[in-house]
Amino acid sequence: MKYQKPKGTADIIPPFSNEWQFVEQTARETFKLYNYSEVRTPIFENFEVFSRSAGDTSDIVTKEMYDFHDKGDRHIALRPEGTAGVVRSFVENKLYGPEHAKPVKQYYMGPMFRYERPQSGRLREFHQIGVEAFGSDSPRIDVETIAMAIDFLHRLKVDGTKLVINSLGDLDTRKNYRQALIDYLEPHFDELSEDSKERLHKNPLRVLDSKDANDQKLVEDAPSILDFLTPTAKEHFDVVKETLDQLGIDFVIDSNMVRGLDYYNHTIFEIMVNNKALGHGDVTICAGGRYNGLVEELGGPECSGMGFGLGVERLLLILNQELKDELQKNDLDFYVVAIGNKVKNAAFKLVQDLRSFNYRADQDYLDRKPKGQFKSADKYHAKYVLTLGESELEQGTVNFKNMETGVEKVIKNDNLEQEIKSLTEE
RNA sequence: GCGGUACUGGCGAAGUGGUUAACGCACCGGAUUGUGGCUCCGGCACGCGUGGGUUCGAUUCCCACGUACCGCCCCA
Repeated sequence: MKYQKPKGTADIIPPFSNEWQFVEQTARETFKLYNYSEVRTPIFENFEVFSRSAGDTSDIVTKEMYDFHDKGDRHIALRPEGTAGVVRSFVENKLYGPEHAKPVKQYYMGPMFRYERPQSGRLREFHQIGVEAFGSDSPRIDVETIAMAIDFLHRLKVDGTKLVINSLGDLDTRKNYRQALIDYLEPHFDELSEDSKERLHKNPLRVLDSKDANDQKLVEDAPSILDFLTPTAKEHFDVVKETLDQLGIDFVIDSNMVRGLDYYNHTIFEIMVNNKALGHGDVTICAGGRYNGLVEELGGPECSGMGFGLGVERLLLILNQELKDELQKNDLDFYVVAIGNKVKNAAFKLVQDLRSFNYRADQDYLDRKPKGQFKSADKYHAKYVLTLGESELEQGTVNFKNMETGVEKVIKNDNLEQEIKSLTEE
């Protein structure tokens, strides 16, 4: 094979592209109801936009960023996630200005890139749908965002979802908790996994997140961040919980749930789903939270944000199979069979007429015989076939055939649209 | 970045160090000169991921590379 797609990329071809369109369309429709508007930012940004937002520790920046130097020697990175670019755009376009209604609610969808070894459901180019709401500290914005994510998934008929929430509190909360956690873990230092040993002082909250079984046992008895929430942070989180209750949204609190990035605070959440397609147990398909420092980090004023992101590839893996089957259907309304060279022009015109009546119509372009043309009609799953031969041409008629029932009827050209309408509505 | 497995037609898949690379599905054509889904008949890989090497000769052995899948790292 001469040319292959680059490592870790995928072609989204029909009929699967229909599923993508459905997901994207549903996202647009849902978000619109919550007064969100679409923002489209560049697929690549200056490297620093991402390195600053991610905090340049860890492999994220050094190893997994898909970056390069362009011909002007600019250090460029393909966006690894959506938030940083949207925040950069928010700041650069001064959407924090007083003339813009707050909160500023934006959503995005599109390709993201990570330079990593592809494996199950993890590509170098993948797709995310995400939302951001800037400029409100209200806990109700947190709840609205969460509710919108759940609403979106319900509209996609994803069921069995489970909402998990936690609060990381404010700066003081985290400072106090961080110390308490270190104090708790240090006596157990030798028992920790190698990874966690390293994380302990760099980012102790990540230890809570460890996949190591032994770490998890230790962490079970660790102090809970929720006990360290400052009064303000506690009140924020209380309102979030109350409001979720009020909306009848079930949730569980996992005080050990954390985020990889430093800029998160207060409410964080994940929506998990138990689905065989993604392996055993609950798997996160949507995650988000509140971030305060980020707008400032990227050069803007103090301005809080709340958002979530969701991986489309993973979402499609758990999409209801019946729904997918339905979406993959690509049925044609009409296939026009032309018999004999003399009718080709008339047949061509007929196809065009059908389209003008808003039917999905096609015909043969390979000079196939009638039998072959009917086979094509089958292949396209055409619901109806119009046959046009020399005799029909002379009499000013066409032959209408319902491909499912096999019933045929001769209809007159001069009343074509009405005849077809009534026949297809039977 | 590290490790494991794989790579034969549009798809699934058999196979061998040596003249024509099974079989099934799909597709195309014919039987049926203007009608599909059934049946029968026929056609359909100048090549076995790419490039080297060993050999009189390699798709089959060896090496490198590529890609895919699985796992590790990481997961914004």
